[in-house]
Amino acid sequence: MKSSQLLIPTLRDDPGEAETVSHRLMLRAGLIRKVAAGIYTYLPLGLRVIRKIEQIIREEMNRAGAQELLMPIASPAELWKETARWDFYGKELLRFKDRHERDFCLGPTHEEVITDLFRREVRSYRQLPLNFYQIQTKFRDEIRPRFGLMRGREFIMKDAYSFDVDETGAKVSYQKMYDAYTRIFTRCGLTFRAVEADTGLIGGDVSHEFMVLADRGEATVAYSDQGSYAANLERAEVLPPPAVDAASLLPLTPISTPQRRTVDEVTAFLQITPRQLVKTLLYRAGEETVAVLIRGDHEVNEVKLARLLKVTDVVLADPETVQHVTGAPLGFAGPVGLRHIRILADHAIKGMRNVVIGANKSDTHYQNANLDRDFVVELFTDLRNAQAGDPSPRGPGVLTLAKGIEVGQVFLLGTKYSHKMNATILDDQGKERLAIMGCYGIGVGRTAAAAIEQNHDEKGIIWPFPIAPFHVHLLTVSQSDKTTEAAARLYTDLAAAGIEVLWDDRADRAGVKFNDADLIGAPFQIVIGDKGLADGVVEIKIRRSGIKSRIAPGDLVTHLSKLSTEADPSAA
RNA sequence: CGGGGCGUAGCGCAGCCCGGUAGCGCGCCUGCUUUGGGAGCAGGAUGUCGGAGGUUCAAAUCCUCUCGCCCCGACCA
Repeated sequence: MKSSQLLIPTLRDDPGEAETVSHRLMLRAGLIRKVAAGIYTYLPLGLRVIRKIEQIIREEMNRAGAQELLMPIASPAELWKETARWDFYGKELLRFKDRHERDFCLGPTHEEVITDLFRREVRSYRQLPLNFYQIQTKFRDEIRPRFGLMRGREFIMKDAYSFDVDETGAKVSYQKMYDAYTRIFTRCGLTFRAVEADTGLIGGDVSHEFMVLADRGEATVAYSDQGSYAANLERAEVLPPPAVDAASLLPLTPISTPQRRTVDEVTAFLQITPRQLVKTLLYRAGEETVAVLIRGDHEVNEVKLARLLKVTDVVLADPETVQHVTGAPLGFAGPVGLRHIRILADHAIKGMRNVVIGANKSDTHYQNANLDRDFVVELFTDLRNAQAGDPSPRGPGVLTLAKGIEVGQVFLLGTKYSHKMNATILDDQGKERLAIMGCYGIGVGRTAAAAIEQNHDEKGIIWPFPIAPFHVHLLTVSQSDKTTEAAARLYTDLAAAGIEVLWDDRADRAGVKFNDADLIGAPFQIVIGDKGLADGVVEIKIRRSGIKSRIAPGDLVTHLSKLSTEADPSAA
């Protein structure tokens, strides 16, 4: 393509609306433009990247035996009421009524629609396994869209759904998708890690997230520095500490802590470390209020707590509830003498002796509180977030924490949806069985954003070859007929060799073209002008390394074909 | 939802405190010169100052309401 035929509105200045690298560069390089918060138009260059990623996804999904279809964006409330997600999904589900006042929503995901199709059309185990996928626009009315395509409200997603006759088959389907995802993100040129994940709103039993490691990521990953263990922080397990503090028990002593409510305030006031203090947090879980004991330097993992209590989410109790339950204002809750509610504790509490703890009395804490003697705990379990330095729960090593961008997630759903929607098939005994499902998503735009987060410099984007909008950026830096003719010949020859060329044929000065080319980030730049042609050469620059070399125009096609093959071996 | 910030030309911004002809840089258009790392000169076009209401002789500027956008947070006692 020629620049003169393509809308590529590059920006010299950083737009005020963007701070994140990928968001800024996508706007500056003319890939996207905002229409509303979290809603974007993909400009020609941006769309080419999206299509490249989609194509890689298609090839790998097809290779894994999945079949492509396309479901509607709008779906009727009835399907969502069957699974109760009409109520459950909350405000993220964008709802509307049609002209007959019937309820509809824009699909944030498609388990209901695909399960409905499956139960209508598939009867026999002989038809299984099946895996359907689509690449389609999704809508989720995010609480806070941000960072451009990283967290949009409208976004392109590849979603896939597998159906198997039994658990064994479902695990095979799951593993195929896991392997396909590994290939997809590798081909996209990303440095990523598959981590164990919580299953959240989608539900199910087993899940992995594919995380692109990047400081700008919204998720935290915990991984072993020596072993293979890696998990989302929400999920990362913490082993019970081995050692029990052997100190002898000292007498329980109330101590005045006026206006000292937080861990920081209390520990500073009493000249102790947070490790010697136990926080007592009151949570609302459905109708129940529970107390959770956690060491002062630890954080409660609310996902683990919610899972333990078998509720969808837990929320800290409001000050009125705290006052009512503990008889004291916020900041002084403790387990000693706490009645009528369950007291749960993190493993770490079990081995602690002579701790500082709230006294359920205004401006008062206890020193030297001890388990069993002064208070009882109903259950000890893993209730905290993993921290850097914790031992890996499986395999060798200790945990390291890193930020990551979740670009894909795979779930083994089991019968969660097939049960609610009665999606059954006949097995080889003629017996009806619920289909065992899996679901698998990839954020296409987010993958593009993540690629930029990992591949850029101060001048602009450095696209991994397989997802670059163009392979080669051809820059004419003279306006002479000689240069134009030579460029036209190269342009035709490269295109004939299957190399995608963007020819900057604008009449702008060389500097403008060089800067735009670096910003747009095609892997290779060819500079052609009167000076070089006089010596019988053109210049080739590798965007990533910045290395420039001179080459005869006649050798260029062969040379670039070789470079291209090296840059994308997996495409062969 | 809470907190903070911002809406002035296509983009980046100044002007607002202290009311009095709406500005700067880049970009855009025309012409000439230039042309290998964001050209020079000359001329030119472009604004419901986010919107509504109010105060005032007079509002981008002051007041009230409202819409949009960005960032942080969303309860860790």
